[in-house]
Amino acid sequence: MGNGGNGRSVTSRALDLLGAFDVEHPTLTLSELAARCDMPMATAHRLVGELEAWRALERNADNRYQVGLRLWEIGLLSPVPRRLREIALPFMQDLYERSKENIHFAVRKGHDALYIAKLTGHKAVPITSREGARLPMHPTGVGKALLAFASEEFIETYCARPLARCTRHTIVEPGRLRRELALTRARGYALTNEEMTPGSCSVAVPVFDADGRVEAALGVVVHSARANLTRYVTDLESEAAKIAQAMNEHRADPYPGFVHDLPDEV
Amino acid sequence: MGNGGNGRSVTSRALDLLGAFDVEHPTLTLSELAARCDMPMATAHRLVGELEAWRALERNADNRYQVGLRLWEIGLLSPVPRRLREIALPFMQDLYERSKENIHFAVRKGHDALYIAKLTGHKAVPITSREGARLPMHPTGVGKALLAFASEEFIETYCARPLARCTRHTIVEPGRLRRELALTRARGYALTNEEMTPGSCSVAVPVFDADGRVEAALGVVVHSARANLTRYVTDLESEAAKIAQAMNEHRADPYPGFVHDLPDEV
DNA sequence: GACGGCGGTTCCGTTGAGCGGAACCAGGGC
DNA sequence: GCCCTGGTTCCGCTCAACGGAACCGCCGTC
Repeated sequence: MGNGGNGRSVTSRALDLLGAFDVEHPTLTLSELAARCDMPMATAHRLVGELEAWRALERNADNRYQVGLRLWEIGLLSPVPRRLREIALPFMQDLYERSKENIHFAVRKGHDALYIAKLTGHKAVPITSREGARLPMHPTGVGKALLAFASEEFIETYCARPLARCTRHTIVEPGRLRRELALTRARGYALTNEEMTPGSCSVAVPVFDADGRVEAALGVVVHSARANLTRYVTDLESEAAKIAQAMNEHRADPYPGFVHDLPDEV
Repeated sequence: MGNGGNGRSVTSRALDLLGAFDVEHPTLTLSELAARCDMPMATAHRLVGELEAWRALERNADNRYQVGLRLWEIGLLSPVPRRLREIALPFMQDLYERSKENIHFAVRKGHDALYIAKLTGHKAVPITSREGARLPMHPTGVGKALLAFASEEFIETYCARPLARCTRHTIVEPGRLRRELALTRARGYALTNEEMTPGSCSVAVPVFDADGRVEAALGVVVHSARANLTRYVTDLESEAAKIAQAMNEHRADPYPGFVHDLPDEV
């Protein structure tokens, strides 16, 4: 189609335009979009126009595009996170009430921890995590919990890949990480100390499914100064157990969707 | 293109497929999708295939399609709800802590109240509201607050349209609604009594912008039995004021996106 | 165990929607 | 005035999208 048409379909191009947005680039100009998706301006212009007309994208005052409200609404219909949140949030509230700190709930997706729910308040340390965000597993509490209880071979693959350094405390040596994970597994909960963000540290516990595999992780992030992390452990563990139980009950019922685990790449 | 091609573009068709999902239909089969979007099976099949490949949709165990995790992640990048949540949630937490009841934060979009954030816990009444959902304005607390302080002509248009009946307590008579709104405006907060769901009632207050126009509403929903609603009013008002202030401060700073108000149709 | 209906999948000839280079326009810095 | 950058419009060429039709596999029925 057209001359030099390179095989990509219209649909995939339109979707690529949506995919061009991410945490670092929540707004983009037309030319940035064209560049990021590697398509001519004229093409990007036409497609973006359609996306905007449908309100998948919206154009703000300074001519930058951003993800539209309509896409937000539709995204929230996704059954997997919706179900997980429905189940986990009330228990997270209980944890929040007692700790007044940041509470996280995450699952593993590919090599990242995907944050499904987060509670925070005025007294909690401000941190970078965000619902819908992906963070590397080795420097985060929930990430370590997910990683430590994952399969042997997954851990191996993970450690074999280059480990991003986030702060000077981040564990980037594969050997040290393996030992840290073994320790985590042995004691039953994960700890981090300024490995993701300077000034904050965390505890997290795994949430197991009926077959004893990690499904999710539940964690608390606090300011390094008030860091008696271990006092949260029993509370986390008991809430994690309740969440696990609630998840099993829900899995049993024949609610549409949410039956299976999705393939986890990307 | 093709024979009988009816003028819709590929992109708009693909988007329509996404738009086919809603609260009542979180999962759909291929033929349901084709029917809802009014396109031949063959076409729907091809497009849905592409959406699935890109993981905008996912297909679950019983061959039904549902909104994919990737779309959830992208939707969460939408600056408008993201900013609003960032600002409102900590104050909502404070309210939750003191009340242990359902806390809602909503804006007006078209003729609906769009729920931007919701906090709930084990002690709160289970209710239908959901983040990302739209509910009619006249039977909900936040909806009434948004409506009562809207412009004269908006109220008029709203009352002129047919008013959906949700329970036997829903106000469906235009005249009665107008009086109720006047009363709400006079006293400064909105009340509902089993107008949306039998067994629960609510209070809500408006959140004003710098120019004194309603931007949002903040409300509490409680079980009818423990219904001394007025005791929440001062607390709601003070938190609403803090949210309003925080929103003004944020509007001032030159953060990308979130500068303007979007057109509110649909 | 043949039959029929239904949801999903594949095939393939037709054709107009999508393509994108080129020309054009608007703003802003010099 | 001039240039440069980012956005918009034009338009003739072409092949990707289209969708009717045929096909497949499953299930319930006779």
